[in-house]
Amino acid sequence: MNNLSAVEENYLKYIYQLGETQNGIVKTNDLAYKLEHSAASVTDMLKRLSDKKLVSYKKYYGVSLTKIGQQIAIQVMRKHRLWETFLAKNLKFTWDKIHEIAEQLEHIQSDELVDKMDEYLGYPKFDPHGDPIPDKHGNILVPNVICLTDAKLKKLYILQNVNDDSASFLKYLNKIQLQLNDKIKIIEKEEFDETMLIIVNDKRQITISNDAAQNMFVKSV
Amino acid sequence: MNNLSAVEENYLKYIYQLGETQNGIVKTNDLAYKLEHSAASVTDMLKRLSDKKLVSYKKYYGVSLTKIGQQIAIQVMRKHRLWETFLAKNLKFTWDKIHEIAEQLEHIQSDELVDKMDEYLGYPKFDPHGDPIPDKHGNILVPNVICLTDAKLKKLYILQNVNDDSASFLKYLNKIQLQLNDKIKIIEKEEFDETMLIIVNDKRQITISNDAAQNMFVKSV
DNA sequence: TATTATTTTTAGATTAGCTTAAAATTATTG
DNA sequence: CAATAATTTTAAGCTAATCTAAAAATAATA
Ligand SMILES: [Mn+2]
Ligand SMILES: [Mn+2]
Ligand SMILES: [Mn+2]
Ligand SMILES: [Mn+2]
Repeated sequence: MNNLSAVEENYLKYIYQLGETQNGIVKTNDLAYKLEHSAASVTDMLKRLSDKKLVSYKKYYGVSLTKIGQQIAIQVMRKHRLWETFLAKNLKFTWDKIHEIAEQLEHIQSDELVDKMDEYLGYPKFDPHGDPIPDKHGNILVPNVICLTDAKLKKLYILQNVNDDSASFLKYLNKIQLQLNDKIKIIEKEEFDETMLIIVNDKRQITISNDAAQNMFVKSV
Repeated sequence: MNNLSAVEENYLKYIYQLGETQNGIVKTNDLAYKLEHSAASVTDMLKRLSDKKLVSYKKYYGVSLTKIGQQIAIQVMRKHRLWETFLAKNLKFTWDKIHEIAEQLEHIQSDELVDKMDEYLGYPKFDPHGDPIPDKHGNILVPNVICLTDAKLKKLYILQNVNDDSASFLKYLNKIQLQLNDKIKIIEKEEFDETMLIIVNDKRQITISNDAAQNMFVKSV
């Protein structure tokens, strides 16, 4: 039981996620952009989260999660990803619809509910977008993936993980019939704009923009 | 999509439920008691709901739902009862735990989610407490029940419906092993305090207080 | 029916979470 | 390294949803 508001939980979650690419330190403006709030609102909330010992905040420098703040962030992600799994697997939602609903469901407060959902779903390790689902104790199985933009030419990869928070990107993947676990080999890369020609499952050839590739993560076979 | 806050949705739901026993008109104090808010807060909110044309509110007289307010109230109850069904049937929660969690889940905004849950659960007609689940169009199968306090002596009844919002009452029913669809026959009623001696499923005899009987609803066989 | 009791509304305040505009700090660059 | 640009914070203000205390309206009763 953490008893935080949905707004506070979202702050912790996004500080966690933005911090992953950095060294854990997140800038005010990056949070403001992610949350679609003004920078002033963010500063305001960071002070309150700091008072609650959920973040360490240093003026003009940045913010990072405390131990307890991090634990809460991970539990929110756990709920988000378990709900996404339920929506996709059990209710047959397409993967472009589930994120938005999970944004609401992740704030339902009941530890018992989370654990029962986990059990009901068979303790899934990854959500429908390939994101790892933290376990009850907050352990996360970090998948060994690289961004498709960093993948080598003529090498075989498997699509492991896609960025889940843009429905339009996921709809685009539906349209070009690209799914998780598809085999991908880059056969050519345009020097000018990084557009790449790839072969999917040793069969189809498709062209992928750099923008698209940036949202795709693969592992070598 | 109604886009009301959880607070507004709760007001509509409780106006609906309190109005059922009246002629649809609900008094400020009754709402305040149900919501555990001050009467002043209720008056304030009623004015705002009135501005939004969700209720008709007459000062010092009472409040009732407009057509649109009623439709929203019914959809909130639909969601509440579908979620309770999921929690009990699929996740194996006991019936005393589900109401509190459903109080949160009923405010998740997604028409598609509600319909998919309904289908997933097999279009249930009643929730785990015997309350009717409104269909997609807001139709409610009103069950023909009477309160156990109004039941006749020596007549056979079936327990159809219990009041769901008191966990302690439901835990008490667990303890005395009384469930929905149990057969009940009142064999004696104490004149002093209305305590009744009943036979359950033609086997066990138990004593039920008037307070308990007021939360139980039965139909004749 | 006049007085008293109860219910309901109004008035004024508070808190969380947001905004814009202005001020302060830090980063960039000629 | 000083001027300028970008980022961040502060200041002031707004709305939704709550509160308490006081005033007003309605209901009960002697
Ligand atoms: Mn998601
Ligand atoms: Mn996901
Ligand atoms: Mn309930
Ligand atoms: Mn119920």
